[in-house]
Amino acid sequence: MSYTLEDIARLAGVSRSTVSRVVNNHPNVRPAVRERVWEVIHQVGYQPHAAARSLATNRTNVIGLVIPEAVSTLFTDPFFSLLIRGITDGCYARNYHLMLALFSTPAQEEDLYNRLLRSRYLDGVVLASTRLDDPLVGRLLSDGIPFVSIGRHPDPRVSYVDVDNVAGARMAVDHLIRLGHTRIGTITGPLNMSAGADRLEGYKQALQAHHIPVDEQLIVEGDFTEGGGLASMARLLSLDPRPTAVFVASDTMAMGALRAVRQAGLRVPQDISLIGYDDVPQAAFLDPPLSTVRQPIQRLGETAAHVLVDLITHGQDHAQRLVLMPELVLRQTTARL
Amino acid sequence: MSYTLEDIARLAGVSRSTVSRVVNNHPNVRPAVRERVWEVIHQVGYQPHAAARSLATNRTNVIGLVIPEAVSTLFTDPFFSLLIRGITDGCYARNYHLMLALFSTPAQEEDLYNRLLRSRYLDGVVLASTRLDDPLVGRLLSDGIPFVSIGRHPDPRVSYVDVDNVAGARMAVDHLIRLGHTRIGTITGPLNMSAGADRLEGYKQALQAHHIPVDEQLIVEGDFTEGGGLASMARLLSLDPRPTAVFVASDTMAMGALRAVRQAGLRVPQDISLIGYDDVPQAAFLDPPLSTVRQPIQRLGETAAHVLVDLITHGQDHAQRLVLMPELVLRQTTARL
DNA sequence: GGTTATAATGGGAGCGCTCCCAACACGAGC
DNA sequence: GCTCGTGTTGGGAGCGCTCCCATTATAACC
Repeated sequence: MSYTLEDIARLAGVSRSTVSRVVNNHPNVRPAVRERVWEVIHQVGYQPHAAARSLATNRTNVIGLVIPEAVSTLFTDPFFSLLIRGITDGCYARNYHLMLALFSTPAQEEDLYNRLLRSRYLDGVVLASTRLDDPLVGRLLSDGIPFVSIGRHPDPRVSYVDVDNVAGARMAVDHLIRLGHTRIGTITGPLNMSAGADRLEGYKQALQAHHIPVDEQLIVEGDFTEGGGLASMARLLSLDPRPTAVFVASDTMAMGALRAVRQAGLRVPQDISLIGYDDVPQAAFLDPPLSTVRQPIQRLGETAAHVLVDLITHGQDHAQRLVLMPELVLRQTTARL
Repeated sequence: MSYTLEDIARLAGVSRSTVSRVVNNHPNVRPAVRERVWEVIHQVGYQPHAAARSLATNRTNVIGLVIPEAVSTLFTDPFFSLLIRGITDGCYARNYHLMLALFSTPAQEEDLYNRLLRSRYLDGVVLASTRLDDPLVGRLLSDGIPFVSIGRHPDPRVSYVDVDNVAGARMAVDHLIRLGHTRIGTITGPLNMSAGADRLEGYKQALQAHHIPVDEQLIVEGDFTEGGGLASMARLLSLDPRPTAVFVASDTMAMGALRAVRQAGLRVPQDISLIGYDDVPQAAFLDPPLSTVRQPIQRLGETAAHVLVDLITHGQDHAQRLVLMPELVLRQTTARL
């Protein structure tokens, strides 16, 4: 048994419209009346019916977090947990809720896109770590669905929130250079993701700034997974001469890399320095504790939620772009050559 | 610009009702008509308006995953990522969607409970890893909201899906005993969570079955976090004589424990055997690869979603209880004494 | 105290769907 | 050829809100 606006109106001796005005904080209600209505509302525990409201306003107050099929295998990475926590906090602060759209297969992506987006369950979506050429972007654009991308996107119509990956990578590699390393390898992320491409760009910029030639042999493309990090590191270690330091484009890959080093009978940081990226909670608990580039992941999610809600409420005439700054966190996997 | 039922009806030369019947797969529509209607629907890309449907049916086809404030700090544990993936898969298979309710603070929990549950955004809720005495359970029960708990709950009205934690722990400790260990410690989970309490119970049962006395000194309560695992392990290692094997009630804590062992200058498994619980994706990549008890976490989530949807559609007259079986995964952190 | 301007209130219409019931078509059966 | 019965179709009502507009109460001013 639950109450409707009309019930509250009757109980408070006013009209449906007045109760609606009270609930929605419209002015033009006499304070005495307002108070009496609130009293009744609290007493019976009235809550407006979300669907009825949506039907009338054409707003659901729900946004979605879309994790494209292409990156869904990365979902267990703590990056996503932190991102989700940030997004939910951002949502709650703006009276919004978060729906999850985790696409595991291309067929699911197709099916769910229609079911979820076109049926207006959602007012907008946060698009997580998409590939640069993901067709989802074009689709959202042409369907006119407000969205924010986590990570830079070249299309000028796309709003995004990102952390400066070029700068972050540059900071990490700069630091390795300051420690005397010159033969520095890197394990990149997938290069069709902006995070992957940008961190590689930062790596190259740092080397060039110090007039160290970029050696393509020292660049191995990884996939942001632990297993990928292990395999890529093994390849770098087989080089002769092997690198004395490696910039790994994610902490998760760095965990694999750490293991590859150990398997090869070498020590971090005595034989080889390692620096990761993300500063996930585990990083401080690795052995040895991982030096890394801290991304404000939670704030990234929170910001994305705010930007999206602004886009929804104030219209999306021009794209919003926000870039946060990363920060170097030095622990014990980096040492002087 | 988007179409309504009425638009489709006009375009197909039938009535609103007939289109509705087609969309909802009701019988009693002539095949020729049905086909013609589908054709129009596909051609213009019609999707029923979710809110309108909800208002008429009193169903949203959305369920929530509630992560109570009390366990929200554990959210970065890969356990939750896997659980979420399972739940979403279960939802999609049943034409449902998943909303996230991640409560970070008690105030948020209070506020969101009303906003989300009472306003009928959700048809039901999956309650994640709650404490045994969580007031949320009583509240959902008295509000008549269908829900499924992840993890056993004593109240006979509560439906739950669980993995047999007593059996899992027994398997792990049995194995340590078979390897010749008799001085076996354990780092438990929080004992006010069924997973924590049950795994401790399994530990005790295994010892008793082999007539090994339970030594309270060897039981340290942990909190399912990495840092907690490290601290608890340090305490066990300071014992004299120290245990030769430890059953750690989660892989995440085991990562911390592994590090504590290393900090103490000891080796796993030569000096001390370790066995974890969960088999999270990282477990195989630890150094050395972690022996553990595999929980079918994804299937747990999937099953929970199915049970919940059944509860929603077929009524919740009697509680559903399902218990899945764990499985021992032996890697390289356990060795003969 | 009468006239405006403005604030406060009530009620109708409509959002897009489902569900129910009435109406109709058509073949079967006598 | 009439009556059933079953299969098929259409339209009204209603889900619980918001929004607009008409109406009435109140304040402001000379």
